[in-house]
Amino acid sequence: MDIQAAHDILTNHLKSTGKQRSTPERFAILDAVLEIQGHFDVEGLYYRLITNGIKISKATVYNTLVLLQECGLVSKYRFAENTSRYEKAFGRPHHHHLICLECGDIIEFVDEKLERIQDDVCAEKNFNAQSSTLQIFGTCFKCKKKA
Amino acid sequence: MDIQAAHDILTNHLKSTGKQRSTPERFAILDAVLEIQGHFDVEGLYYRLITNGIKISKATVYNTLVLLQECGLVSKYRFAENTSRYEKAFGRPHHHHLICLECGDIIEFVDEKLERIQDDVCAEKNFNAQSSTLQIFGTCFKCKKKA
DNA sequence: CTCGGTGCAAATGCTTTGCAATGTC
DNA sequence: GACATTGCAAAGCATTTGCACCGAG
Repeated sequence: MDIQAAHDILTNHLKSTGKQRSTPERFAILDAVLEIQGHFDVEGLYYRLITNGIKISKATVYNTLVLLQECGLVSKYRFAENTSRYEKAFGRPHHHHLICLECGDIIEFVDEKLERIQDDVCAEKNFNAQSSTLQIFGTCFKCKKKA
Repeated sequence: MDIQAAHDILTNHLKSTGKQRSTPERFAILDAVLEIQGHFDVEGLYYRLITNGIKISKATVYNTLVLLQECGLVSKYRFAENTSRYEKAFGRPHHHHLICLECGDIIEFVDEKLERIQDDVCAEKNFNAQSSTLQIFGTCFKCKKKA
């Protein structure tokens, strides 16, 4: 995970729009996101920033996450709950999720055939794909054993 | 779409729990759901019921939708927005969605290979699948033409 | 100096909850 | 009659917005 490269992506994105400014808050949020392994929600990210001594408001976190999505540094997911979940997208292959309904665990997987099916479907329906997510809900092996 | 069969499924589910009662509201909601083609949200379903002269509260709609999910008559989706979307699941093959980010249109598709990939992944991860949804976000052909 | 960004608190919108009244079993 | 279910309004949450102040360019 190259922090500098991520910073550059954000900087370029800001410049490219011609109006957006490069603020310390935006880079503080990006740095925090890069540190996190796996998924996170706004609450967790906000807590992490605050406990790291960074003074920031939740509104800015929300705003900046939109920005990071725009430049492809972060992906947003909506699983079963009311909360949106995010993860860093930088330097990661496109992957999908098995979501355990008992313990909430999320297992990731990558499948090349799946990517091809998506391409085929989009071609057939003349659809321009931008992003995609396959979510399989059920019971993970840990919870199966417990039951 | 066999209304009687759907009623039976709900009746049996209610009985099977031993405590739940068979109320006119629950069947009114089920009937309304069966009438709807495609996806709907709570607001739309509620509006439909009210304009059909059925006196009901939103809380009951929410409660009943949980019930209908439990007996597999309804599927719940969470696409990009804050609102949950539903559709009747009774007598329909398992399918997935292309979601247009411009006009909000939802295109459905079925793919046999996709089902097999899911089975394979679950077997490999020792995961018990209960439901799944592949969502592809992008631009539909109508909006592509407009642009 | 200009105007975009931030922080705060209030507002919004979907969903859930508490509780008295209702109606099923 | 007992108690699950309903309706209503209030409460809860995640997220968004309005606006005065701040600070990057």
